[in-house]
Amino acid sequence: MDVPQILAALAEPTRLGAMQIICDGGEHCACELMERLAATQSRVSRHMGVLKAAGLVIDRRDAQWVRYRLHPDLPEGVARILEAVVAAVAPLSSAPSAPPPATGRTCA
Amino acid sequence: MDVPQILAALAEPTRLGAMQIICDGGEHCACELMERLAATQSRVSRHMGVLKAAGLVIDRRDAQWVRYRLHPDLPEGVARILEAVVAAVAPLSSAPSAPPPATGRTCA
DNA sequence: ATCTTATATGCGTGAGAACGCATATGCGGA
DNA sequence: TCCGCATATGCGTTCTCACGCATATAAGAT
Repeated sequence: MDVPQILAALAEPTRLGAMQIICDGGEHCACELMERLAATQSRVSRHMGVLKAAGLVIDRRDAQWVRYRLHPDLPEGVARILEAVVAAVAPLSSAPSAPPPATGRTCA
Repeated sequence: MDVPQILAALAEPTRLGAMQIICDGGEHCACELMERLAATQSRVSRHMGVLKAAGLVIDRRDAQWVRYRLHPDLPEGVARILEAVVAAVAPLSSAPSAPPPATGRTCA
């Protein structure tokens, strides 16, 4: 459990946004994250790689796409950090910029 | 309350160490931090500047030295993050490398 | 087999972080 | 006033990070 690494992973705005999305407990494919974070494919892919390296998320290949979700067994301490961080940010972005309006996309 | 800035401030090992020390609630002068963190004067000064800029600590000039302490009124969310982070790190460094053996220094 | 969609990655670039060294500033004491 | 200790800061250097672009890989559909 490398705390500095975890904090560094969470310190980047796009990654923090990704964690907010992912902390709903569900699975989210990269394309969904691209839309909701307004980030390019390359950016999302690399950022998710950092979060994965930090042990915060895991990914699962599902056909042509990759679904990310919270790491199933986060160490106690990490889970607490994550909760605190997401809680601290959430109130600010209470109105999601892109609330899946018609997410009847391909990967949903 | 800039969460990414706060996380970035905490993500650096030396600064994280400083916050662990400072989270005891007391005041700590730069020279004490230098010893306990095994860091040069320049390094400590700058790192504390970053923590101050992030709103985590405040400083107070006391004669020739400067005493740092936790920011007296941290926003709820920030306080929670800090608690979680310090708690997550503490168990690892339960045995402080330099437990003020004979801290009968000049600034104590 | 080929094409298309989704995702990962090599490469080069620009920006920012951290550091050491030297120097400036603040403050008490002689 | 001059000196010494504690702390801050300018400067140049090195290292890392985030990014875009182009390309590689994976998997389904035709």
